Amino acid sequence: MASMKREVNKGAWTAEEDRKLAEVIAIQGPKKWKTIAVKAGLNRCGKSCRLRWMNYLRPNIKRGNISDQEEDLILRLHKLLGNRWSLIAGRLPGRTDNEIKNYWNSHLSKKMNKKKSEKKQTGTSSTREKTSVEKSGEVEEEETSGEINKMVIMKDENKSSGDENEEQGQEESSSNINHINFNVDEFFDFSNEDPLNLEWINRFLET
DNA sequence: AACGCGTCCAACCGCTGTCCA
DNA sequence: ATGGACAGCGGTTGGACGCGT
Repeated sequence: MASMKREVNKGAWTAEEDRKLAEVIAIQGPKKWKTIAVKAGLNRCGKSCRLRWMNYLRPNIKRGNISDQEEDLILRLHKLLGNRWSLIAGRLPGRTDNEIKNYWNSHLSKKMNKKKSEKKQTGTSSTREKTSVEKSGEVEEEETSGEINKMVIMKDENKSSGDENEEQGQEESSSNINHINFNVDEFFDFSNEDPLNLEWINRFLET
């Protein structure tokens, strides 16, 4: 006998589904994904709708052609943050966490492995000037990245306390991390800079 | 032309954190 | 205090596609 529960649609999205989803989100905004799925008449779960919107339909999304500058930035941020794709994506306007994750897995991780094996073959590192990519990728600095991960988690916690409390949260986070030379607020404050300008990240990598 | 293989990327899955009744 | 619903994240998968033989 047929189940009373309708089978949920999975797999690739059609243009018609995209249109319906965008229509509903235009009316009620990107929240309450379960409701959106129902209102749009899509036989999909809210989770799937959210993903489609975040990774494909959202306005101002850049697709493909990751520039050298962006690649360099991804490498540096990955060194700082590890696999925190959403945080890395937050520093790359128009890029999604999924895209960056895919790019890392298909391009950059291989690059890294290649470099590591090259390094093993050539033995100890030379004193020559390194490219930015080499600087960012060649060494795993466990202790440092561990500290930074902690800091990022702290920042996440503050963020969740709501925008209206942001100033208070910033004060709190700053006082929490006085013991290390890493200003989380500076790190996440994009207001006065071009995110693709690498100056800001140099400050953190060089401290 | 046909086949096999590797690559890429969209989408799913499972888990964790947060919110709210 | 607690449990269910929901949001968000990172890991993984599978299908489409391109390329070499």
